[in-house]
Amino acid sequence: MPDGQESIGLFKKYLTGNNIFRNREVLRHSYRPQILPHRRPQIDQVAAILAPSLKNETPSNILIYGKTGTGKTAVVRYVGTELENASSHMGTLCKVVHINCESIDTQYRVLAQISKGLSDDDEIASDRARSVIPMTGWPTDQVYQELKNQLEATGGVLVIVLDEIDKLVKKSGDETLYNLTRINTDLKASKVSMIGISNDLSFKDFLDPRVLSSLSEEELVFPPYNAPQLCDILQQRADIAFNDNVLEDGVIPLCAALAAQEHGDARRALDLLRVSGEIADREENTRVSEKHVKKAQAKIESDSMVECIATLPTQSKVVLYSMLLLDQMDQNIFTSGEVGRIYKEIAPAMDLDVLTNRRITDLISELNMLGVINTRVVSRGRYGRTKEMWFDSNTNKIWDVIRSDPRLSAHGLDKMDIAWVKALFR
DNA sequence: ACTCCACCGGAATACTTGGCGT
DNA sequence: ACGCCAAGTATTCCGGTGGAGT
Repeated sequence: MPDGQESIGLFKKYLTGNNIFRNREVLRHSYRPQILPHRRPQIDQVAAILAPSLKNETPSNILIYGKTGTGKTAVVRYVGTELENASSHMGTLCKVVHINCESIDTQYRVLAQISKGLSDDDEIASDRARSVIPMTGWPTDQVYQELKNQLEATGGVLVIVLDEIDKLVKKSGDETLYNLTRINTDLKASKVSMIGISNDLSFKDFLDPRVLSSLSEEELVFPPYNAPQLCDILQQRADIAFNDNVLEDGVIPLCAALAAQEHGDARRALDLLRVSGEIADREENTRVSEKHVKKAQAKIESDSMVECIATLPTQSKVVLYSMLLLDQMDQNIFTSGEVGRIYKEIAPAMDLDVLTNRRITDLISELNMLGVINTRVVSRGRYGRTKEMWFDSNTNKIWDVIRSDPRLSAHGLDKMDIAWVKALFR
């Protein structure tokens, strides 16, 4: 058993080598800054709509759209806590419950979560009316009844924030929303208002028109950030996150520019900055330079590529493997016909169903869609029409991922090497 | 039990240009 | 020299099937 000295020594160099970060947590998605740059108009709009609740009136329901990383959740959370603060100063009762529908995605769990949020930090209720809805078991209408009782018992205005509401609608339909929009008619002493947050504009199509009109009494659209705005956001966080003078001048503008040409996604920009810092830190540099940002960009891209390939269905991986083999041979460009021929040799050796060409071309275009390969249809006159494809990033990572798939490697994938392919073509 | 969706293959049709017939 | 043909898939349309969810 190693003594304490040795155990500490193992980690020591990683702990002391930290010249870059002062507080890395600030760069994470979960961090909520005190100030939200360039979102003043949105904050004011939301505040204006919610303001009536301080006079114990029901605010309009709001539907908020915007791409990922445009500050929707941050703005709503910010206004929400401000509203709760203001209400406690003014002696009115306003409460905000935030629900992320990505994880809470059934009607039952949404209701239970609302109920839980109601009684959570409410000291008055916790004394007597802490009737907690069990995580499962009750019929839905009983849950509704219980929720109404709780609302009536506490009174005041409740604002329900349904984050990623499109996920909820997709998974369990609009029944939940329908019920929630109607709940006000059954309440006397209390009022309920809803805020829906979505990054998918098309989710309205799945909604009952009545629900939609009720839910979207007010609609807000959050525009993406442009590069200068992203600069401000990054600068604000970098001041806290990094030690003084470790960022070279071009770093933040470059992160902002790269993220802006993507989607104006602030999360993406923060990731870029954080990973840049991590790389510089690991390389034991004292400053973060644009070089590190470039590396960070490549790393993030390659990580998502690896992630993407790893989750591919087995058949797609076999198709991809066929292409890798072709790529290893002299030709960097290959046709769907060649891929198909190799695939048809590999697949049976893997105990897999052999798909037809029809299906393979689908998988190929899917791979193209995902950006793993590039394709181009060409007509070769007498020699027919085909699709050419090629890799444009280096294939080592892809090799690694494919080889690490247990179902493939179990069948001796590595036996099918280049010589094997060449023999195939005779 | 029933619906929905992802996956699959067959048949028909589309596409394009090098080669071949004239 | 000119124009039509044919190769070889791509692409579209559609219908079947098994499994997951309700």
